[in-house]
Amino acid sequence: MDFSLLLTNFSKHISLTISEQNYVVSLLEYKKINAKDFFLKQGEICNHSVFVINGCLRGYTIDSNGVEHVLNFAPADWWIGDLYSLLSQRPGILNIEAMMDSEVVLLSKNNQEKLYTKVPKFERFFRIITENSLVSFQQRLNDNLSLSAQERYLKFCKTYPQLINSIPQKQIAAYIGVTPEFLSKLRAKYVKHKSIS
Amino acid sequence: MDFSLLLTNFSKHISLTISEQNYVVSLLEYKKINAKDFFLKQGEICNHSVFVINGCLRGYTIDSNGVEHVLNFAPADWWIGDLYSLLSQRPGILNIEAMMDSEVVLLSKNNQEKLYTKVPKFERFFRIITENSLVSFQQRLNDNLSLSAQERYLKFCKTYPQLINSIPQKQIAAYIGVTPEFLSKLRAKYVKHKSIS
DNA sequence: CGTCTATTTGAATGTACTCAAAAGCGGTGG
DNA sequence: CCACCGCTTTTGAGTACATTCAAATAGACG
Repeated sequence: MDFSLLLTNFSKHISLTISEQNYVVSLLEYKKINAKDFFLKQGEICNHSVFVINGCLRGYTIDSNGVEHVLNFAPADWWIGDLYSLLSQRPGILNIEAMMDSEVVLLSKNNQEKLYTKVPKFERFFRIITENSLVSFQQRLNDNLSLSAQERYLKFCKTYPQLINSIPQKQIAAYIGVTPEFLSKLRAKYVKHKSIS
Repeated sequence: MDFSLLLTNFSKHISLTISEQNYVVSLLEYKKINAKDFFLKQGEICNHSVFVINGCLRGYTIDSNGVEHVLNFAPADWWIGDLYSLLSQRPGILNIEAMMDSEVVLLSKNNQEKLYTKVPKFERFFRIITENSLVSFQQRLNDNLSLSAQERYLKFCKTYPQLINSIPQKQIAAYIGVTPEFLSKLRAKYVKHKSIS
């Protein structure tokens, strides 16, 4: 139950007094999620923002053909949640699953709103991280519109070097938007040119 | 120079006193942009958030093959800007162009920060619209990962019925992520099955 | 060790792209 | 007002990128 990573995360964008820190901590829940367990399944209403202390979660959808598409990975020090469902309080389409044993901090929607009222600085904090998240989604969409599968894979490797060797390749495929078979072929081709360490 | 549409836009998420309204109006600039004129070109640093009063702008990138990709359309009552560049104050990759004669309101980065300081409610306002924007980008990315071109086109028609007959088809193609030729063929096929009014 | 899942490989297929040419459409100037 | 010009849209043929399906191999975990 160590909230220091989260407090440090807050401090990147806002500064909190000790009593504000204590207050926000009082609104949090700590949770362990075992590998392959779900934090949220499609069709459920998302009631919490999740901050990852360690481990890694993934948010993904399943399309009408049963194919999975990864919307985001959340390694340590990242936030995740089904924002659509959290905001609208309607059933979402996102599945959120632990990819390995993970520890997370939960902030319920109610407590988040209390926080906004009592410590308005948090409006600023969540504005900023939402803005940053929006920028990355815009860039990722642009990549999907303008880059080939090969290029998207290479960009993924650059952007998430820590994930490449710690998550199954099929998840990377589901993130960059190709079939696992095709990603395998891409890598095979690439190895022929530049050998991979 | 009628800011009422914008004030109404604010009032969807926060309520402002008359003096707060006057204050925010004092920070705004009014501008006309003629069809095909640019508000921003790639490589420039974005210094303003833009609110569209009437007309329609589009934000697009140009990839290494010279192909355009539309990131967003901004009809009346929408915000647009190069958020990456605005936040980082670095040269952006977005071109923002008026698709028809348009009237817009500009809020400079500096004034936006003044606004946050003097009227903290605006932290809330921009948090909320950024959250909503993030939700749509997530959905759109998911659509690009999970739907066929045909399905993306039909979804576009449902989502932006007002745009279909008022913007060139090639812009829709650049938004859903296909070539104009292919979109034309999709429509031709579709017409054979269900006649379009 | 055995089972289950992930990855690789190959052949056939399909979706979407490229290039080229023709037709349509809208605006502008003579 | 009409003719022309430029741009958009359509159409077709050939091609390329990525998928599907199937089978073999490799790896991970109990």
